[in-house]
Amino acid sequence: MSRHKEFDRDQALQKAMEVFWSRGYQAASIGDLVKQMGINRQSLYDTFGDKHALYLLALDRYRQVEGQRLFELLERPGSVKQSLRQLFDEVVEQALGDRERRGCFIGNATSEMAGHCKETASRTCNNMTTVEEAFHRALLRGKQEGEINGVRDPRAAARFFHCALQGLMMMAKARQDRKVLNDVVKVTLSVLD
Amino acid sequence: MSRHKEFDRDQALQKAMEVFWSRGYQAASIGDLVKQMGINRQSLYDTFGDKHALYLLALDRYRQVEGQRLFELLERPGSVKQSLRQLFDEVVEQALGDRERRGCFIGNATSEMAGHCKETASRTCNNMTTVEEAFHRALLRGKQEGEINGVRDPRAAARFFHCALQGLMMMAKARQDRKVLNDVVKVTLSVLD
DNA sequence: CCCATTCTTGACTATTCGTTCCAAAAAGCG
DNA sequence: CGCTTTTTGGAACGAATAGTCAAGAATGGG
Repeated sequence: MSRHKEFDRDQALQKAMEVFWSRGYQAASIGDLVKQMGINRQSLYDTFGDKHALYLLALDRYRQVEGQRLFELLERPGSVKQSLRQLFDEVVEQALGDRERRGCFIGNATSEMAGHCKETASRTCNNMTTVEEAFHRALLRGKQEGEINGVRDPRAAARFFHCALQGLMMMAKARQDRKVLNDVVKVTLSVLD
Repeated sequence: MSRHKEFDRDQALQKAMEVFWSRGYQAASIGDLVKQMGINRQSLYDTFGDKHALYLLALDRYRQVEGQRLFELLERPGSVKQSLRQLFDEVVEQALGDRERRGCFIGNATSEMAGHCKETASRTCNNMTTVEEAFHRALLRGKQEGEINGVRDPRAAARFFHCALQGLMMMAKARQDRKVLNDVVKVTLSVLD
């Protein structure tokens, strides 16, 4: 039939995601993307459409990967409290280890784009409900198993935990201070008791 | 000596702040700024330096105004719990009423700039400690006056409240849903009991 | 009134942006 | 091997960008 692509689509998309993640939409130029993705300009347009479409694909990829990670951690059998603690501790560790201070791609997208771009807005909104559901299921299980007693309204608590998670990642971007972040996690998890 | 400026510096800076607040740094063009500020291009450069300097001035203005509001509310004599509830309720109301979904300018600046711009980073970091201090003082007073009993570590709680505040404003940007935000506020304030 | 100083104006520059065009290269099929 | 189809590379496009320049207009001191 014809010639094959010389690059791996998923690998290129991964690179694009990293660029958008660390620079945001506006500050990431096509030149940056082409260079980091290791593909040609025209190939980028042929394969992914335009810059905006590529951004949405990168955002979707991030959502899928991070959503998977969150889902697996919270659905893991055993102590829900322990899973939640691990989740927040991992976020702190990741934030402290990221010298680029990229924060959360979804949070960045919400901040930069959600107010002006419908497609981004629908994705970040969709993500909120997904994460909320994951927390909700975990909290329900914790209550059923008698582990969690301090939570009266699991739905509200789920929303609260998502808020705390987003706030934590934003704070880490402003001040990479382990003590501060640990304090936040400590108080956040105290609502379970 | 010479001719006077035809425009009011503070008023122009206020307009610039609104532009940067709603569009961010990159997406706000000098053309936008000139139009919204109602002044001439050259006057902008003569008075404020360049785009980046103007951004920092706008950010400082926002910090000063919002900081003042927060400070006054939390230093107000009387119930600290009530002040905190009012603070969070007002944030919810403001977020729901903002059809542009601008969110928090400081949060936006943190997300967009803190990772790449030292000047912005130092400002957002500075802001974090200021807000933390305001919460801390209020919580200490609440404890002294015997109103707040659920808080063991006021420093950690202060950091937590700031985190919740930032998270709340970010969530509101993703999903303008009164019920969701009220749930978050409800659980957040529950750590006081 | 006149001159020095400052502010205003809009044209201008040089660069960078996202995107497209076109020719050359490569690969499968007969 | 040749022919078709697709990818690739780089040049080129117009629009938009941040910032500058020079000339004119206004102001206040002498």
